[in-house]
Amino acid sequence: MPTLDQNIQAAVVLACKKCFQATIEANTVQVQQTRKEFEGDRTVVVFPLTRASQKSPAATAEDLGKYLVESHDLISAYQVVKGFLNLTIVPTHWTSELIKAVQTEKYGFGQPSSLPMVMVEYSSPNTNKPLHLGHLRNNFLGYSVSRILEAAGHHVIKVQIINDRGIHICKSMVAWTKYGHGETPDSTGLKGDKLVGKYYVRFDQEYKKEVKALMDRGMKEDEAKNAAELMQAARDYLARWEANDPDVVALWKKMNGWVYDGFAVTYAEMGVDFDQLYYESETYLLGKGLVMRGLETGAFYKRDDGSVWADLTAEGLDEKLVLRKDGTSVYMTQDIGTAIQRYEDFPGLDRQIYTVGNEQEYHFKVLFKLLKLLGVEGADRNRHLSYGMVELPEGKMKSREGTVVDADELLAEMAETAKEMATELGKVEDLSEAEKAVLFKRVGYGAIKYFLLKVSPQKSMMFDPKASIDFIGNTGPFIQFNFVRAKSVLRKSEELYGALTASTLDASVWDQPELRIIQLGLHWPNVLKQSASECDPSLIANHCYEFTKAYSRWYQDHPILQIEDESLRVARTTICYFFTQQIEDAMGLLGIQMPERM
RNA sequence: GGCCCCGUAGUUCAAUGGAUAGAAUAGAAGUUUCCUAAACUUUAGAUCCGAGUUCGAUUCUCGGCGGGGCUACCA
Repeated sequence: MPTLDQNIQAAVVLACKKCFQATIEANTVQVQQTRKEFEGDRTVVVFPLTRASQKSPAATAEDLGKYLVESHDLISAYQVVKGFLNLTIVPTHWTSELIKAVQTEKYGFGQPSSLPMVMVEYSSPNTNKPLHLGHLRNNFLGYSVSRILEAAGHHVIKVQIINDRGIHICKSMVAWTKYGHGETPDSTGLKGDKLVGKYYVRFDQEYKKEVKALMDRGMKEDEAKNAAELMQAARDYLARWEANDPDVVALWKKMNGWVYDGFAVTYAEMGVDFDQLYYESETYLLGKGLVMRGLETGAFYKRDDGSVWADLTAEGLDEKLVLRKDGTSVYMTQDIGTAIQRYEDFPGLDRQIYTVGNEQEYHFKVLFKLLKLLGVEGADRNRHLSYGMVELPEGKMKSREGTVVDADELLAEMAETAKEMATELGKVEDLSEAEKAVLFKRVGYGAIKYFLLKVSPQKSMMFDPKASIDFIGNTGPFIQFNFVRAKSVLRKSEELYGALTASTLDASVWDQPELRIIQLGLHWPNVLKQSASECDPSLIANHCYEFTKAYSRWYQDHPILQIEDESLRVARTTICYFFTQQIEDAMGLLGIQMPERM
């Protein structure tokens, strides 16, 4: 079914024919929301049409406006301001659209699985330390994009690759063996990932001491770093792991197990989940065979020293190593293997979306080219969902300087702040402890999620732990608060007047703010579509805020329940319903849950 | 050096090539017999610089300046 804007476009095309005997393309007709300082609902930008009309912008707009009002029932009036033709749409149009919207479950969502299957990878942690603020942005972004794509109609598979092998976890293993005295999460009361992370840090500290001692004895830094016993031990563990040494593998399994238990808790708090897990330990050997096959087909070439390369200079990139001279894999080799594995695991998979920081943009550009060289169909439909770093006032987070913001701690602080705020305002005295706990998390987590998602992914962002997170202004809690008030109105409305049944509404009751709110809400399907095609949750966050802001302003001076005129009361209550329904759906796509009261 | 991203109110963020560049916060001044004041109203404040394309540029192109990233037979 054509949208209002498409109808207007078509009407303008026809009008150009009638008025100017000119044929124009529908997409040269720009239709946009009329700015609030002017009269009208939709605006046609006339400048591009003057070529067809051979008249001044004002005269062109005049002719078109006159014709449109006469020939279209939907358009009740027009106004020409400079080169802009502002059209007023009959209120009954908005009313009937509103009724349709509130009667639709998940208004604006696409038909489930009506669009191609996509895979979204996010999180991708190393198993040697706990999750931090950077992971929060990654997880919230990846999870939200998954939900958005699903809402748009894609079949979505959420995956993470767990970097469970390598020198990093071996470092933790060495330090735990040497200094751990058999500590476990149970014996220490520490979360598993925290315990393993503690020994990763310990490794680094002891290692530095060793290096310094060696350097004091006259060794050069590079040499010392290599010669240090701890590093040798870590390398030895890695070699033994690769050789499948039972003791090392057992320790590796035990410590990774602790980490997974810890991550599970954090993921549950964050409200994210996955459909399929990939472990690097199971995929790191994939890719070699593919590289060899690529060598046969001529996609890659071998150098004299035996290393294998891909020449991407024709694509404007460099030459890229895909297999070392000793025949071992590099990261890229694994990524090729994993990518192709996933196509095999999920027949019908149309594309993969990788939620990874922007420092790896080059890596993914290369990866997609390599897949293409290997003949993967649709390789260039894959996408690197790149996002900017989260920076602190003192600069980048550095684990060595202890400036890493821990994910668990930050979440806990958010809930705590929500608690303090609510207690201070005296909002929740009559709630049970269990209800309060749920509420504080919804509000606190809503604040941090909204904060991280309202910024376009590609931009790096500043996070000041002390000042950044507000609960007022353009924030998650502001939206939640207005949702809660609207819900409260709806509850009382039902008590007083029974269930809302608005199958017909009187279009004459709306005032300007009300028409504005309705139009904003009816814009939602477009927002969702655009957000999905751009993989950008911030568009949804901004829509939620704008919608809420308009609602909040309106709510301030528009009584609802005590209105005696039934048609007006029902009309206003319908707005409340429309608002809550859409906000709950939209915020849900950001991974934010709404409280019933706060 | 080469390549990529980003420069918008004091600060944190918006703006498919369109009208007088929007919000929030911090600042100043107000609003509670009324459905939750975590709200609302008023006020002040910005496109890094210079060319070009265009009827029109925060947006596109080029050249500067400033910030970040990538440019490993590391993971």
